[in-house]
Amino acid sequence: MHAFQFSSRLVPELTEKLCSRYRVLQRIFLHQPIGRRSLALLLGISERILRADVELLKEQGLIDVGPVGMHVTDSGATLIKELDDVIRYLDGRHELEAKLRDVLGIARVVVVPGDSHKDDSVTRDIGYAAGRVLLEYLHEHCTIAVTGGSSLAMLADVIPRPVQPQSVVVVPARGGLGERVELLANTIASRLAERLGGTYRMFHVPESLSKSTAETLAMEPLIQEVVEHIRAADIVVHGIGEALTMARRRKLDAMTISELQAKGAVAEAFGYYFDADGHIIHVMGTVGLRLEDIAHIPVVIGVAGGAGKAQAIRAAAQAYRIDALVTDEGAGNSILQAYESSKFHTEG
Amino acid sequence: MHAFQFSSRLVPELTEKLCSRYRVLQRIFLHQPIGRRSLALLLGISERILRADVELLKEQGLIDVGPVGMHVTDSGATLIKELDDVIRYLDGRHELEAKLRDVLGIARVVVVPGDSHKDDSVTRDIGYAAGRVLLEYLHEHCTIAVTGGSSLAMLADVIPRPVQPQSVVVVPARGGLGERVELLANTIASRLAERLGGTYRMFHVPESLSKSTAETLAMEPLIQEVVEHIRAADIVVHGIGEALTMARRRKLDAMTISELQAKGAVAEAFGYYFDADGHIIHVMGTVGLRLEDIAHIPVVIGVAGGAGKAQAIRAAAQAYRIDALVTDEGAGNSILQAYESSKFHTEG
DNA sequence: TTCCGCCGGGACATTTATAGTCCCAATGGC
DNA sequence: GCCATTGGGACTATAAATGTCCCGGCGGAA
Repeated sequence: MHAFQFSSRLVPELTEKLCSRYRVLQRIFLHQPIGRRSLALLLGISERILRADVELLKEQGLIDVGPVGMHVTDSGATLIKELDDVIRYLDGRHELEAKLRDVLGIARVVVVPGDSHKDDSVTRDIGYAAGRVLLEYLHEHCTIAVTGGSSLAMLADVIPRPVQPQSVVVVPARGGLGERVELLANTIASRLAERLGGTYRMFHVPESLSKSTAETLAMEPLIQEVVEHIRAADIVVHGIGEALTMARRRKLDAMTISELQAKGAVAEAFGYYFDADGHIIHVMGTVGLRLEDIAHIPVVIGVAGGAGKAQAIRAAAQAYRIDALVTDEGAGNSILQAYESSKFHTEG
Repeated sequence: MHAFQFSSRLVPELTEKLCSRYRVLQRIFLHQPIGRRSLALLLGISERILRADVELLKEQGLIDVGPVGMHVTDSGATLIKELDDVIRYLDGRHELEAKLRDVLGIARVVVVPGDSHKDDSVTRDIGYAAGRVLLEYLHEHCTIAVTGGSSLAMLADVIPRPVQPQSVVVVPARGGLGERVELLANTIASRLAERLGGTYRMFHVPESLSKSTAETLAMEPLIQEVVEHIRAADIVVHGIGEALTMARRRKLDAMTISELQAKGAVAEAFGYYFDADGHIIHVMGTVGLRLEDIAHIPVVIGVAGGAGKAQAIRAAAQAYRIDALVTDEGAGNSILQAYESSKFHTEG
């Protein structure tokens, strides 16, 4: 790997060009089939400059171009996989990941390039990367619990289809949390199960429940059976959200929102709201996975990107155990920045 | 390493630049201190284009430029070593080496870029590479036998000086063989010993001897002692020459030369002349290392470059065991070409 | 000491590569 | 059958790379 360090002293522009071409290829892969102009827009580069790259990629047999757009060839896909680690080193993401592991106390951190806060198409990369991470942890007859949210929805859309169907069960981690249908845990569970070739369990529970109703419901045998299945999940994949954004999206009443604000809520995950130190501020009233169940689930994967989610990710990392975090440069850099300045204030 | 294979598909033009810049740095290293214009002439590229490279190398702190010329810095030397293998892959020499190992039945083949037949300065690279190979096999109190010839002379001139003197003994493999003094085995042995910080034994024997005189001489205790030392050498480094060129250079009489021609002599090594199949055609009448001694010497290193020596190298490889061969692309490609066409004729 | 050759570096015209901007025929989804 | 989007071609403006000189200086040989 460090041979690249030396090479880039002889050809300094190598690193840049290699990374940018890789990025082009990677984006084609994630959005195929896609046209030249749309892609240029996506990458934020001029059409002409992209064209030069595209012509080269075509020449090298890494992509095919047709009337419907471009798509990567098998050898292109191989190249993407093989160079993944190299690019990670070259653009400094490897270093960023190491620092994040340290700061957040998360054993595994995967950072994808870009900032989904500024560039929507980055969420696709996050979803794909998270999908690959999930696939690594998969095993026979395992249960995967998923939450809702746009990150998880994207994951279910773009996760690479395994060569042969997996004997997995996908369950929603909690009941419906008042979002758009395509972002609901139930929807995502079914889509993910379809992509993996496994089965899924639905979990139809009304959104906002009073405490007593929730308890009554939880006693129902059918519900109870699913809930127990959920709590015994082998892997849980969840999104991490900004507290207030999520509160508004779920149309919480004004009083609750102002209470959250007052108590300094910054993060949301599994329907729990946390302050900056990871303390629970509020819990949504729906049944399913509880925070204390996390401790017994072998693999907890968190997915969240965008500079705006930096604080939320830090809070979540303090609130409960996360085994693997998939995020983007925007969030990663922002987290480190916040950490550095907080360290400065603490020390000073 | 194979990550470079993939990278070079994404940035082919930079791979080329990497190789050419490496070559520039390498040549500065081998000829330092050297000026811009001389170097351009040496590399066969225009002065201006070299200048761009030189400016970059200077910027990167890989070379220093002074009024006497350019020389590589320590970090430049490190880079040369670290990237040696990478460049070997990228410019296809690694593949060439593998094929040559196969075709010649030589366990280790080192190929340097260029063709010393067309470009004299390549002999310097060969010498340096051979020097590095020799250094690898060196051990305490070992005896190195060397032959004469321009390749060996260059080796003795440019072999990297070990950080601390080596307790080696350098001996000439055979007596004087009628060449210019700087190409004589004796001269080379002393120079090599000086570079390595070891000692050397001289071997003063007249050039052309009748059989009886040689036998008488061989009985002399002083001579005999050196000869035994030679025959017990741990490493022998030798040049391989074209038969007729060597014969003429040594001013053999016309009759012998035409006899060599008639019998199809193509190669010369250790004073032996071989035909294309490796059969001995003629032996120079001087004492020292005999071909049958080779079998008992642990390490036999052959050095020869230039397309013109292809046939000679093939013949030598068949005639006796060679453990390591140091050559250049010119010879290497030429050998493979000849092999392919001979295979074609045999099969067809 | 003097002279000659090679040294690096500056300057500038020319060529070549690169990037921006349109346009067009063709194809596929609706 | 229409419309949007596709890839590819063409042309120009601009930037970069390159060829070709020149100059003052330092070092080694005479």
